[in-house]
Amino acid sequence: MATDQLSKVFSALADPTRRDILARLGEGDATVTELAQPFTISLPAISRHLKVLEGAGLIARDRQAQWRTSSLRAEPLKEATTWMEHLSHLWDERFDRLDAHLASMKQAMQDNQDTDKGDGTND
Amino acid sequence: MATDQLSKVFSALADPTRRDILARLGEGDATVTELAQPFTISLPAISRHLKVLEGAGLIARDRQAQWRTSSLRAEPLKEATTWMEHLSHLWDERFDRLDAHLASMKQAMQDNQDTDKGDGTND
DNA sequence: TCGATACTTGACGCATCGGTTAATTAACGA
DNA sequence: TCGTTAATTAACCGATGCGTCAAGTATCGA
Repeated sequence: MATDQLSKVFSALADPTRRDILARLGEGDATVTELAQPFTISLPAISRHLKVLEGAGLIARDRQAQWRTSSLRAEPLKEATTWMEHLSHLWDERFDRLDAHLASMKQAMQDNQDTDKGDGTND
Repeated sequence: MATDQLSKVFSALADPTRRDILARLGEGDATVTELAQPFTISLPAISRHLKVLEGAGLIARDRQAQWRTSSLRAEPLKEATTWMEHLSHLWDERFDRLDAHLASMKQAMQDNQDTDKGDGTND
């Protein structure tokens, strides 16, 4: 895995189990066993998923007695969203430019036709 | 890699080379060699990255003579953004609920104090 | 038809991922 | 202090990811 933050975030989101965990955390903090409950995979597997999410900054964790509760952190999510929206925006701009281009082409063709009409002599 | 579309998209975005390629495509369609130009890695490596991006639906490709041009496709990007915004929204809601909870707690404490004051006899 | 150009595919190596079970650590509570 | 509960770490395994170079495919143009 690439080591930069954005790569870590997208990489963390690439796994459906981890996305489910985040969705669950959206409804409130939870312990590891609580998070593991809906899944058929083992507790160590969940523990590792949480470690990945923590590494990406998507969750924060703290210890309360023998329980480790996880909570959602939204900042990296928003950074990633920003990156994607920037790209979408570039894409939209391309269409605007295309529209402008087509419009000017249409105009040029019209001007050309007008010239033909006005002149009459086409070498 | 998980096979669902969202996983493919996030997985594709998890690689910085692929993100750079997408950013480049945001400025206009390009051939494989054009896309490869800024990078030090081999052409086959770029070719495989493009295959991943295509698999995620993030680019479309077509053949013109011996050139294969890639162009950005924004839909999957927007789907992914939607997923992330939904999660961010859940997170924001939690804070609203927390605020409401704290407010009602504060109110309850005030009411309790008022009762104490009004009654005066505590057992 | 044949060489050049553009790109993909095959075959391989190595690192990482996602899962397992077993062992370990951490904190509570009788 | 010792058992119980909660969670992590260790050791392992098969699959996948990302890169390499070499070989193959597709299209153009002389």
